Amino acid sequence: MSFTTIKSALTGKPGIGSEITVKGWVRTRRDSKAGFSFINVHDGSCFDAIQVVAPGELPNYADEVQKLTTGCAVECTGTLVESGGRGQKYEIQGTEVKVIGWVEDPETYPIQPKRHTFEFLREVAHLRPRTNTFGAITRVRHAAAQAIHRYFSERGYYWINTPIITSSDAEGAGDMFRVSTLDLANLPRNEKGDVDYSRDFFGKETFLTVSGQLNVEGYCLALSNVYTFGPTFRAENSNTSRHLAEFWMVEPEIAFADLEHLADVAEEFLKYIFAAVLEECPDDMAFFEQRIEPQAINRLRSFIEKDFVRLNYEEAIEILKQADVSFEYPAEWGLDLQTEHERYLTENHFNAPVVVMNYPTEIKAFYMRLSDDERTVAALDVLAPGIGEIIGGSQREERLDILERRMDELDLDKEHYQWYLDLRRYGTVPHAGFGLGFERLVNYITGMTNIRDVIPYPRVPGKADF
RNA sequence: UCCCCAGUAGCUCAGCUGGUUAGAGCGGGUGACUGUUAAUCACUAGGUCCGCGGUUCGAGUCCGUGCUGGGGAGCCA
Repeated sequence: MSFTTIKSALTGKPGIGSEITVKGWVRTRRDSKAGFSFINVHDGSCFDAIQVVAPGELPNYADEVQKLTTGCAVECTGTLVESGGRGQKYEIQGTEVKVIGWVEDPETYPIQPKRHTFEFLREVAHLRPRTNTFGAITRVRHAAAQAIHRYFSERGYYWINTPIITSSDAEGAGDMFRVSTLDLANLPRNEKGDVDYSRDFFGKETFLTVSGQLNVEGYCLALSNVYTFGPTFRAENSNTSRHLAEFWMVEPEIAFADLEHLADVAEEFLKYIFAAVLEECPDDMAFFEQRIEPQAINRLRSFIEKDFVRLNYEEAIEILKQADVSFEYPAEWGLDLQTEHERYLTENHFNAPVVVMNYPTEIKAFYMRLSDDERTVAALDVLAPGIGEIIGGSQREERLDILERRMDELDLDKEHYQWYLDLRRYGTVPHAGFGLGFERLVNYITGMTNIRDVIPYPRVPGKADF
């Protein structure tokens, strides 16, 4: 029953001359009437497929081996030998090729040994992991996720599993998906004619979370260094290559930290992840460099080597005003930076990752810490060449009176946030945190251009297939 | 949500200013040949030209509309 992964076989670990069995899926078959066939088998354990040489003497050679097509599942037993061909060090001299699962109709099997468009592969999202590209994305995504957990764990952060169903209403992070068990065709109403959510499953209105931040702050003000890493939902009608309705977000929250410290963590954190992926996925990254984005490896290396540029929003606006290019939208103090502005800063002006800090109070969320002159809040965005905003974060407002005042100004229902305000009533401390869109990170690492291709089953407006 | 582009074979595409029977490569089938690397060569099957309506003697081609996909913008991670 035991068998060898292709990764292990291709490193030669079992030893030349040893008898091994591999199991996987056929990528290509090339054969010779004169005597044998070459079967390339992959199992996802590594980028490369292994070549199995199937001799014509096999009892099922004519009946089965020669009928193998791309996608068939096979179990191949044989001797691990040095390869006689170019392109690989080892191969299997087969003694048995067992077909585990046929491809029902080879003509319409969608995954062919050729280049497909990513648009087409999205329509067969359940089969696309069998391609080189999506296998590589999957391994890199895994390596990046593991590196994130490792980074935090090594530094004493605890992973907090904040709730996915939440009752707190929108805090500015975006539109929410409603969670309800009410019968949509027969909604209960109160005297005023409004929907009576007291009869709903939770006895109140509930939604899918847009961020674990508020919840994780509670754990931050107890365990000091914490983070969330989980699915997040936005019901916004965003139709771009950078947005998903369901995506994964990493949100560290650090007690006794200010904005400068947060920027330090963001920089060290990103560099750590990139270094880990380069180290652990060299074959996959070589593939991205060769077929997807020629700079895939170089830009990660230079990202790791360079210091991030840090500047205040105010300085950023000055740079943009003096820029020798015409922007579609004006760069003016008090207005948010547009995509074109972010690109100019990070790709043209600095050609490096840029941390923009201290944004105008009016354009940022209520929980961000107000500066002494009250014109700005302690917020930061990390902008990266090629993707724009990858991290958004802030030092949180830890002073109860100011936080309440800000909520009043923004007309937020303080009743909903009593528990959040408690955190400022009982042992409040300065603290700060950021959010990182995990898919945006994977997009950047791999050089993929559409975020729908770096999450297994993308959810976007009008689409929730599979 | 707004602006732009596209939809032709299982897949990737060509098809000019409207004109007879819509083509190629890959993939499939058959055969040849070969330690081959997305092998090669020959033959072969395979099409509601996205749907609907219109203009025209004639529409894959032009117009309208719907649907689907993509790119960009806004919102943001």
